[in-house]
Amino acid sequence: MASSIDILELLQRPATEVAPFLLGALVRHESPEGPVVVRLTEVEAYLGPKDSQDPDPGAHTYRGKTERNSVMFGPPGHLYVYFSYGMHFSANLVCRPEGTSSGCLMRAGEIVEGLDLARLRRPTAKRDSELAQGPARLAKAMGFGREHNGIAALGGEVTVTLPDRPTTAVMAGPRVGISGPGGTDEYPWRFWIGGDPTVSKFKPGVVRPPRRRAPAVQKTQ
DNA sequence: GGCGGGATATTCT
DNA sequence: GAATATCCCGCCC
Repeated sequence: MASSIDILELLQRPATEVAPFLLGALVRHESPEGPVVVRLTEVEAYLGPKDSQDPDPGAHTYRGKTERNSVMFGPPGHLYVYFSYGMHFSANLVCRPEGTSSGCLMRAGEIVEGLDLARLRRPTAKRDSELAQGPARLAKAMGFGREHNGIAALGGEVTVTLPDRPTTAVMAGPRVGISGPGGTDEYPWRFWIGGDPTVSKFKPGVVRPPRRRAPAVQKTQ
């Protein structure tokens, strides 16, 4: 099943353009314990200093190359896995040619294969929709850790496959967990699939649609 | 279901 | 020393 869009060609472009096309994409990880596949429902774009005239203050690479973020400056189609808050891993797909530093953070998704293994890795999840509901949860359910930083993501242990058709119900809004200028809607670079139950519940700027008071009687199962 | 706080390593000031 | 591209748990509606 060849996708209508060539992924390597797509990944040459800035993360802000790539991100919407990653919605619905399948990320497969063949670990020694077994395979787990996630269908991405939420991603965030980050641009490096050279990827835009308007630098992205929210990006890890905003102040240039460091030991931690060096993979982001490498070739596209690789994983940038970083460790934060002293306990969590999160995974990005590197975009743009070598020397630049764009990337898409995989924020949430639906586990479509390897449910048992994902449940084992995420024992605190109460429901399957929570298995990869959030960047650190997704990384944990997929088994991504320090050892996956810099590995190829287009074949081998990890493979990303674009959906046959681009997702239509694309929503966009401010990014999450970023204080200061980078988090405002000047940078509406978080993309998600509208209405999907696996999209993360972000606190900041919680734009909950006004909950309509339901008639007390009806309960459609 | 919605808050507040704690945990904890790496990075940069 | 402070901040962090977060999650979990306990407590309170």
